[in-house]
Amino acid sequence: MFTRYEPAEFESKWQGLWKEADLFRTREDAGRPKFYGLDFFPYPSGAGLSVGHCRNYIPTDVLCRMKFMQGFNVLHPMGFDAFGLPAENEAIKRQSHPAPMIEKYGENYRRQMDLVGVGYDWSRSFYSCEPSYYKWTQWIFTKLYEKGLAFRKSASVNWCPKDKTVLADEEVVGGNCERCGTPVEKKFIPQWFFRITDYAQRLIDDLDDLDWPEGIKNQQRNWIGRSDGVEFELKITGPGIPLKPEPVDLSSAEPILGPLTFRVFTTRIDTIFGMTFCVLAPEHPIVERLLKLASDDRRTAMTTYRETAKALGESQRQVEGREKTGVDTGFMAINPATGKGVPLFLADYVLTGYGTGAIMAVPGHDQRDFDFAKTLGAEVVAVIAPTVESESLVVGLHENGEAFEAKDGVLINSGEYTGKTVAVAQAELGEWIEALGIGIRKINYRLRDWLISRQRYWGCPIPVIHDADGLEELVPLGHLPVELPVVENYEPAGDGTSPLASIPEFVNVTDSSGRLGRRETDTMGGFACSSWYFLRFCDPHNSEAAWNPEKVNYWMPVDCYVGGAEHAVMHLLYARFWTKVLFDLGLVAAKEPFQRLMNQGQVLGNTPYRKPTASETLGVGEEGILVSFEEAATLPKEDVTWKWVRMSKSKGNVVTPDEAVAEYGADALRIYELFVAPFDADVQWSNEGMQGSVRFLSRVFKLVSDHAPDYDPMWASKIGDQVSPLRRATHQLIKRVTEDVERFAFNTSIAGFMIYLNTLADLRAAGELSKVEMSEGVESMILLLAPFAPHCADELWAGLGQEGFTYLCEWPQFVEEFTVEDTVTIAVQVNGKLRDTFEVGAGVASEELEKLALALPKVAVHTEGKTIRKVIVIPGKLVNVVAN
RNA sequence: GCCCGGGUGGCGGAAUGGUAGACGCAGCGGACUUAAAAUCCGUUGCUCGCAAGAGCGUGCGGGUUCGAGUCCCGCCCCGGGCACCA
Repeated sequence: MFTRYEPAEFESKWQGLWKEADLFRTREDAGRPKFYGLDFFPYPSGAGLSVGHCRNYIPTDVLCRMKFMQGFNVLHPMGFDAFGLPAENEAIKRQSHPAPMIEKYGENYRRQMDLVGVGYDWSRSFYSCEPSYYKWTQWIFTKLYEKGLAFRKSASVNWCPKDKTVLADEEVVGGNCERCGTPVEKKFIPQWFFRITDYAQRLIDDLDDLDWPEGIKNQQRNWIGRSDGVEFELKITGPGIPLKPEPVDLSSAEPILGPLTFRVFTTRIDTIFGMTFCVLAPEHPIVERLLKLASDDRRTAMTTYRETAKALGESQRQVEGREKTGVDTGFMAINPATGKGVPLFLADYVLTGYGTGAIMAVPGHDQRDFDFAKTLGAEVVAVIAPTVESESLVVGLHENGEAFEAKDGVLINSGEYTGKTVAVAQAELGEWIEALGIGIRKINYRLRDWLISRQRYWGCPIPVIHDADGLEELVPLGHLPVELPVVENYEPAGDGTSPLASIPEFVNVTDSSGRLGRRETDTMGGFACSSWYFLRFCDPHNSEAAWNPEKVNYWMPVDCYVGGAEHAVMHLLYARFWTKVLFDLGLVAAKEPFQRLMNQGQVLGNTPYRKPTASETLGVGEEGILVSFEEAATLPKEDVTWKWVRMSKSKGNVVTPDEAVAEYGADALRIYELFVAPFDADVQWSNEGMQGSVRFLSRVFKLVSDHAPDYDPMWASKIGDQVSPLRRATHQLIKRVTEDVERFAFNTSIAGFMIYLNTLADLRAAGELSKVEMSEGVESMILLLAPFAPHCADELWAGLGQEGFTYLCEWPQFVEEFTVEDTVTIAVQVNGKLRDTFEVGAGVASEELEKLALALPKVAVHTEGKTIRKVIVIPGKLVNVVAN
């Protein structure tokens, strides 16, 4: 056997043997617990995998391999997220069709995953663009439709003029297309939506029971954005508008007729006495009616303002630090608390899409309203202060240009509510407004419905027919899938229609009554496909149904889901939503798809930048001009700055697993990525670090080859229950590795192996090691190493003369009492400062420890001239002498 | 502005309120070698000291405690997310 790590000699051999033995085929043996380990569904890009991607797949593989050895039925599948814009754009660029292209890329991913020894069950793999898969994506669409959760409406939507498609809210970042950075435009066209807003509260509530990183849960809560407040009605008065005396029922959906009113939503009903004006969004529907009643010059001003706002577009209206603008309508709104009329403005800082599109403005206690009041010259009143007496403090703030937004003060200048705390006033004023009949307490969510349709070719067709009467019909299950036609030319038209619309053979269909209908030509965004793939993996080749419920209910939920934190909102929220809908339909038993979620850190590559020349300017946030490694080598040293940035093709700093495996071996790569930092931390790729893991594996080979001649496979029947330092080290290692893998502390697991090697070297230097105990040690170590370095483990296992694969062996068990040290080092402190230590047998009583400690000369030195007040003894740990 | 993370040696990082710096990288010294690489052994927080030892040390300032990297309060800095959401 090898006396050092020679990966080229055996890695591909074992990969071949695993494949031949179909080692990773999912087992569903009765009587075993199940474990479902899953990685995020990857889109296979043409660039292939980098060592950064491996940081996702290797840890999951370690956990799944351990679980299998522990006796679990393990489901560890992998497939490809093939539909969507990235694939289509790439195919257009290459002037090819996306289908064969994506398959080729997927095969390359698979080859690379096999290369690093990840144990996927490839028999369950699929591409989301296969008709046998998307048939069921369409089927789930029909289920959503039947429940009223999929619907079509005309909407002002985000339109990317470069990608020529609409985008979901989540795909718009800072007013630009997330993918290509083009400023997003607004378009008013019919679109398909999923009614995720119906599930807003459940999507918040059920986060509590998930074992997810708190940060991700928080991001989801923020995205859903629950606000508890009051929605109420305000009357408008002004030239020619009589006041409406009777209250209005807000809970009814009836449009309010007669005299003009509008509704506002506020989370700060406690500040209502400070409402000194109101603001309508320029698009607010009531503006049309106000225009008719307004005086000529007001009407002109309002119309102009509305046109300007429209021309600016959403993203420009929301740029940071933009000066507030608005126009006075000349009408008044009646403050229901004071009975006074306050000015009513039109201003684009009020958003159409949130709440009612109108607000009560309280400039004293809202910075935005304050800024507006300063610009337009509206009154500012202080109604909240830290105490009843401290009004001057709040007024001082106002003079300083700041609103007082605190929520822990008391009310002032608020009639009978003066002196009450904010919390009390919110409750009482909420009741008051409900009793008055002009409003209700209400919860608003920031979350909008999920825009799913895309005017693009490469996506799952929406299974709907518009019949001869223009009504929607679902394509029945028997006619699914609606197959994407294979065509030469699929480039987006850019006029808001899908390229499918220009394919008559696709568009023209007969409806259910045999008349000519028109097929829906939009496709679904890629997030639809990835919202249920984890269910399909449970029963991937079922042609009769999306899945067999028994299989899905056996495997679901995913026990451990691993992927990058960048999908914190979109994919994870959508998948949760679909799962809940399917749960409500009785189609799955799990109400949440992913019980435990883990986000791996990124791998950063050292990347050279140079200073810009006089004619070059840097973009926002850029610190230099990116240069290639070759160019950096030619520049003077002081002109190049190196930065650690995420590996990406565009940065030219990618290290591929192919390179790393060729140079160092797959197991060295695995060990490096697991050891170099905690799982969730970013790491800086380093060749020295890779050398370190090569050295570690070589030491393992050396140890095993040294002891192989003495190895006794029957050690278990001979070893008895004696504990020696060697045996203690072995059982400590088993305990450590087992527990650390469970908590994703792979770095300390590997430190455990290193400590074990060091301990063994020390013990060997100190004397002869028992062959039986050494057999236990070597065998356990190899099996423990199997999930981390599976090729090495199998090679070493064979080196011991064992048959078969470590994967099929039982995970070593530790005996807790064997792990306990028989002597302990007691720390001796005087007044909390370490002064000495001493060795003592484990389990020595506190009184004895105190006596031993007080007898130490160093304790005497530091307590000299002082009185001992107290002695604190922590058995097995420390003695602290308190003296003064 | 709001919400999350995170600040520990030259570097990556360990530490259920109980000996801070495990383990690794890099460095230094040594062995082997004609030499180098590889490997092995030793050493390495900082300051003072020949040494024994002492003092200081987990972003900063307070606090709780016999004892704080860890808990509490107030700041600073870095990374990420959200952001005119009323």
